[in-house]
Parts: sequence; structure tokens; C-alpha cells
Amino acid sequence: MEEGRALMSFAALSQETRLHIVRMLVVAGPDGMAAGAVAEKAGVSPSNVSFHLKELERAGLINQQRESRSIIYTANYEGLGALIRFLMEDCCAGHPEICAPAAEVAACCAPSPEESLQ
Amino acid sequence: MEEGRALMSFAALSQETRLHIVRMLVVAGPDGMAAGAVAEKAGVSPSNVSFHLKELERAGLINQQRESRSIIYTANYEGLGALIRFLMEDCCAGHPEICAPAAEVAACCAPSPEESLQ
DNA sequence: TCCATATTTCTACAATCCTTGAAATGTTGA
DNA sequence: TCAACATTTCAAGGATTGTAGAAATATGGA
Repeated sequence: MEEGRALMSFAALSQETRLHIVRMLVVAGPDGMAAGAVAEKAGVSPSNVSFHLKELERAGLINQQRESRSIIYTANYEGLGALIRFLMEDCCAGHPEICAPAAEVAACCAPSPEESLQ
Repeated sequence: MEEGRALMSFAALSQETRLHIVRMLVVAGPDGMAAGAVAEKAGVSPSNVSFHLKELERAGLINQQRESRSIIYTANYEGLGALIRFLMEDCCAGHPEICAPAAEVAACCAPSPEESLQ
């Protein structure tokens, strides 16, 4: 991930409403949510949610696609993963002191491929 | 990590000079760097570097300590690690699609305790 | 075609952030 | 005590960002 994109991503996540939106969309999964639903759940006006959604998309953290009258937004897993990786290897230079705690999280949320059944 | 601190951390990292400073301090390791050295290496004025260092400290990403006339800044490994963890578990809800790539990085930069010799 | 729905774009304004240079603070050694 | 050094604080200005509401765009159905 290039630095410019990382800077945009950090800026995108540094705003409360936008951080909430990302969380909501991650939880919503591949089905995503329509802009209106996001606005309602986040408690902001349609025009305001549109402003923030655009910012998040510009940063590569969410995706959009039209579905009839609605526009459906989904979390961009690739973008979010790339940002975490940037933070670990580019920014923190892979320092074990920093990355070790993250490794624990990774270990418990990402079961190894062959035993991902339970 | 509470949300407010995460927001501050993201804001802190969303500025080019500050991102560079964090990188420099991570690389510098436990010895850290004096404010003046940071300013010179980052190519900004003393007062400007002071402004950014304060912001980074407020966010909990760096530490400071006076050493004679100089003030030595060091990366705050705990703070940086906590931010990565926040991004993985709180923000991204531990989604394997997002965290798996991070797990690879973690695996290669954090050797298991009993074989950290080579 | 016309209307209702869903969303975005535009405009204006307030708030925050970044930069700059000057002045202030704290530290050391003569 | 005084001068030099390292850094921070302050004040001012310009730039960027966030918010609100009105107007515009796109879609689908009567």
C-alpha cells in the first residue's frame, strides 16, 4: 500500500461517524447496506452520510454498487486488510514488540485453513 | 482501546509529517531521537516538529523524556500495538478475510519465543 | 409521462488543523 | 549571573474539513 493511500485511510477513520460506518459495514458482511439504512443507523442526515461514504470510498475502505433505486455499500476487506498490513510492516517496521499482540488476535480470528469447520 | 483514543491515533497518523516521524522513531528503537534530530531528518522547523510531536504524544503513539538539554522521543510500542489490535478486533470485528493477511505479517515478524535465536 | 423514492451534489458557513516566526522556558557551562 | 542551546508556547493567517439544507440526478412504478 502506498503512503498516500494510507494517509487517506487514516484520515477517513479519524472521524467518529465514518468509523461507525465502517464498523457497521464490516458487521453487515457481503450483503452490505443501502445508504439510507446507513444514515438511519448512524443517526445522520442523508446528505451527510453521502459525504462520509464518498470519503470512505475514496480511501478504498468501502465499495458501492447500485441496486435498483438504492446504492449498496459494503466493507472493502482488501483495503482494510492492506491498511492493517501497512501499519504493521511499513509503519511499524515489523517490530515484534508491536506486532506480537496483533499476532495473537490474528491467530484467534483466522483459524488455519484445514480446521475452519467449527 | 477506547474509541476516542483510536480516533485520535488515526488523526495523528493521517498527516504526512507525523507518519514519517512515527516511522523514524520506530526505526530508531529504544534510544529514540531528540526533537531537534527529528526536525532535521523530517525537514521541518523546530516549532513545527514540536507541534506534531505533541499531537503524537497526545494520541499515545510516542513517549518523551528529558535528557539534559534535549527532549528524547521514542515510539510507544504499546500504543502502536493497541491501535493495530483495535483495527483488527474492534473495527474489523475479527473478520478472517481482513485479518488473515495481517496474520501472515505477524507470523514472519514475530518468531515464536523458543526459537528467536537466529 | 408523472410522481415518489433514494441518493448525490451544491452552496455557504463554522470549526478545526497546519504553518510560520517571534517570544518564552528550561538547561548547561563559563 | 550570563550567554548559548534545545525546545516549547503563542498568535495570526491560510487551508482543509464537517455540517446543514436546498436543489439536482437517477430509478421504478402507476
